[in-house]
Amino acid sequence: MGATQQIYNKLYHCYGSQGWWPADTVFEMMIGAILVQRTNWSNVEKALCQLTPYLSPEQLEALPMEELEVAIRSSGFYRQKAKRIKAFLHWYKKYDYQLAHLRHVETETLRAELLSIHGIGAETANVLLLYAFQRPVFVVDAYARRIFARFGLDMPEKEQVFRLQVETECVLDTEGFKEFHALIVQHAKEHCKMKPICSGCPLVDECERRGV
DNA sequence: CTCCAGGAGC
DNA sequence: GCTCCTGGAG
Repeated sequence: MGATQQIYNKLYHCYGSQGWWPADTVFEMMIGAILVQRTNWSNVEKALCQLTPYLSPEQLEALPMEELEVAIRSSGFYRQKAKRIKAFLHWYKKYDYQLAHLRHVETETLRAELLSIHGIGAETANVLLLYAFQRPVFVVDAYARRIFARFGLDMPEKEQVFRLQVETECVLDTEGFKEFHALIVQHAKEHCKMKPICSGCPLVDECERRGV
């Protein structure tokens, strides 16, 4: 078994099923994916709460930029994020804001389209592919890099190389990759912080920083 | 009060 | 490698 599959198994065994992403609708999930860029989830929750009356593509499209900025202020970088949300909506409108209209699009094609949207980078594209468009992709984020590096894996700097490595090695379907990302977030928050809390960590045996 | 965690674009 | 920002921790 590959090392990345081992990490998944151990995290799953320790923390159990996570049931991500936390959102009532797919559209709310999409907006959350942009808001959470370089931000903690509690700040995103406050922003989503302010956006509650506008959580449909049509209403967000109609919402003036200034009002959108005020509403999402708590998520940080609110000026860029307001533009990014509008840019995403502009793209999504080509598909009549219909998830079903994207179902037949190849994953790689869809990824390229998402990456062409101003403000959607590799990580946000993967999060959207996984949780909104139900594609089996591994989300490369700061947490995954940290956890995998401490596990002793040599980490490709390039996102695509890292992602393909995990996707090839792990036998997971879409639901499995959703769990994997959620488990990585959970583990990073509970144990594998910048300053790690190694007591009770499910990965201590393999970790390079064991006992720190 | 200062500091820190957290993606993307230029 | 710098800029964009907040809320919570220290």
